[in-house]
Amino acid sequence: MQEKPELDFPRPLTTVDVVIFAIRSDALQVLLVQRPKAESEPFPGAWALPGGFVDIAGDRDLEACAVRKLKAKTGVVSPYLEQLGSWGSATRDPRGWSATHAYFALLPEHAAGGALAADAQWFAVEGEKARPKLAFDHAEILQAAVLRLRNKVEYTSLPAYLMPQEFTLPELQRTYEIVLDRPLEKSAFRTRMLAADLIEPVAKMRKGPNRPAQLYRLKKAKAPVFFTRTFNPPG
Amino acid sequence: MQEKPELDFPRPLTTVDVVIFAIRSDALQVLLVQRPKAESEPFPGAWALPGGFVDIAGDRDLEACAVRKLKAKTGVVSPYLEQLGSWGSATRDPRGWSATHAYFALLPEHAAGGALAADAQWFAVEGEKARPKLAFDHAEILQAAVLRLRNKVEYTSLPAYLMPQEFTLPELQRTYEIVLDRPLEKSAFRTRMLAADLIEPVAKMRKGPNRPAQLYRLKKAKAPVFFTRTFNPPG
DNA sequence: ATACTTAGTTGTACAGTCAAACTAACTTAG
DNA sequence: CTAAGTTAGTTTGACTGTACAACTAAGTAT
Repeated sequence: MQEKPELDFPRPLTTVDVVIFAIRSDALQVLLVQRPKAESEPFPGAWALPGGFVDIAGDRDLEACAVRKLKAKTGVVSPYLEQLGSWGSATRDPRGWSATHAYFALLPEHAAGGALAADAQWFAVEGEKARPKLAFDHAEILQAAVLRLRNKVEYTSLPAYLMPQEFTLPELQRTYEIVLDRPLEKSAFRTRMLAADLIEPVAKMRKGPNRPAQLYRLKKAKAPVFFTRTFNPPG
Repeated sequence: MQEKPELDFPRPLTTVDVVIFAIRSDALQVLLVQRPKAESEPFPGAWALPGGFVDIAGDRDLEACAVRKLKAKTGVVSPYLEQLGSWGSATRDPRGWSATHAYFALLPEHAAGGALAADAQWFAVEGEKARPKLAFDHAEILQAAVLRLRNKVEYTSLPAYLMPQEFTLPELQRTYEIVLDRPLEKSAFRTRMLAADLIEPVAKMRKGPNRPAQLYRLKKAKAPVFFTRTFNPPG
């Protein structure tokens, strides 16, 4: 009865947005783009998540659309792209009923330093200062992405996707600590990370100012690993 | 440059589908609806997940739309409704580029026994026999929902939403076992479930054929609880 | 009464973490 | 050349929570 699939029913605006994270300057940062300043646009000049309308002629599916948006702003294809969820309502876009499919991506630092689009810029997530108000409901989406990232980091190997190809264990631990925003216990972290069978040592060592450290890399084709316990801080 | 928000761009078809789970006859079951048999419809007569087009005049947001679909088929409002994800591509619906926002709901057994819509029917998920082929990409969506449910059950209190208001600990354990499809260790289950501060005893006891058992209920306004370890089977 | 069933508890072995102290390898200052 | 500083990584012992099995408890059926 209520199931009248009328093809001519008005359809919601459909967009895809991507929350792109990277570790830069020892902080978790997110990529934002500035909206065009034309007054005909909603939220002119405001900062927003990278994204835009689905191109039903060019995009095979939602993920392809997300990859396209990501590539357009960063020039790279993320090693990690996950669907975050969707937000749709009558009021989130002044132009009418709209729904966005949100993704979140993790970039290693070196990839995040590449050629950005002109209207794109990195902002610290823990934006006490400076992180601007966001257009649409993008603040809510960003908050959901940070929550999801933090939650998953508690029991998965996600931060490994924020690392360069080769890294040391202390560097990996520092990445975990930045994402979680709290210190972790050294020896427990080591034991569990090695037991997780997620990374493997490479022949080389990293020479630094101090004692050299073993280099590791992600085992190839490894899905995120689940730990059986959460990480706890020392003290 | 690539950001031309043309309002007149063709828009994808937009639907909401709901995967509704319940425990019935000691098995995890899912509610399916039969599509109309008119040849003008896609997948005529096939079984599909309950759902349909977003009504941009009547639905405030996606979740309200999901609640509406759920209520239409079961007559109730689920105590647990969570967004599962979205699926969108050029090919999933023969009528054109379409995207669906999928939700999943958990119903307690007594609510699942109520007045179903005429075209709706329960099917066992572990459908060795009988569970029909599904229309669209609904088999994929259902599989994702089962995976998500099983994963979350490993470390959250989700199955509590499949229970009636009052239940005993062994009954709750049986629900976990049905969802996970494996036996759990009794005393570890008890210890952790009680330590989770999720349920509270009520004054009454359940009289059965054997020793009476303490009745519990969900603490009100409790979000799903995360455990610090996964459940392990005995043996 | 005795056996059977299911609810719930107790006790021991064990695995993994916490936390601090330790060793190791390098650099820099004197 | 030596001593102090820094960071990498290991060892150690106390402790905690779980796994597992054996136990007690309270009812029913024969």
